[in-house]
Amino acid sequence: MAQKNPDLCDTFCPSELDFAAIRAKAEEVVGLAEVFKVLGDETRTKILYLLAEQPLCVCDLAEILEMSLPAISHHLRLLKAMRLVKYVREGKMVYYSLDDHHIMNLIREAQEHLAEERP
Amino acid sequence: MAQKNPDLCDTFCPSELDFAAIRAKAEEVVGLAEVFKVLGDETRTKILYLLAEQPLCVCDLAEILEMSLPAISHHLRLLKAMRLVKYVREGKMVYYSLDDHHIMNLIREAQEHLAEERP
DNA sequence: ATTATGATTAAACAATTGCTTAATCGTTAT
DNA sequence: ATAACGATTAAGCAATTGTTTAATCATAAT
Repeated sequence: MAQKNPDLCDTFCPSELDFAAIRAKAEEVVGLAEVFKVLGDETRTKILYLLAEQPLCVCDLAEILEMSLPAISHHLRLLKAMRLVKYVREGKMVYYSLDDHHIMNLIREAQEHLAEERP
Repeated sequence: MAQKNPDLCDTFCPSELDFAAIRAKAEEVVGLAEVFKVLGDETRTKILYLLAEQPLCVCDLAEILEMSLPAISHHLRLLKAMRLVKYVREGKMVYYSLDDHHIMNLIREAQEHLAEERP
């Protein structure tokens, strides 16, 4: 069988791996990165963390995080697209809150990882 | 008190929020985004997912994920910097494996989030 | 209706990220 | 020692991302 990639090794690991099967397994996590990508921004993790305590309007978030309204709005848009937050309109204000019970678990796990000291 | 940001609202939410306290709370998640950012790439989530099954050398990963050695090596470097993977050298090969028991929990939680249907 | 205010959207720019090619390092075999 | 091979590093480029400014939308008050 011809090598697609000329860069790859000629002699493979002796463990006789079933590359096709492993490749198939990798497909199981397709799409996951999108979720993590949304969490991969400090402003957004802060927003989620704060919304876990109480609903907040865009304006409050802008004030708390010391950022412009459009910037916050943009981040909320991404979080909404990932179904991580929801909102209710109350007059002129729009209140955002968490829309997923997994988020705090994710944040907690990540915090535990960070807290672990290296040997 | 003067508004730092001219963009922000004049009339705040009636809930009388303690912005200073909330701002302090947001600091609790500083650094978390870095972890999620590393997870926020499909190649890297696949690598982690596969390494949870068995250790693999750079070359195997390149073959499985159909990417160049430098590309894989680059991703492993990031994962290593975040202490998510470790490696052992065996002759010319370098075998990578997971270095954190939180990762699979993170992946599982994210999968559950994705699996949820919208109403 | 007009004005004011909170929120969103659009366009443009700067910074970051991921990949490629080429060069280099480390180990093994000749 | 030299050659071969797996892995890493470096430099350069293309694509993506986050922020800003300006314009627009939506609701409420005058």
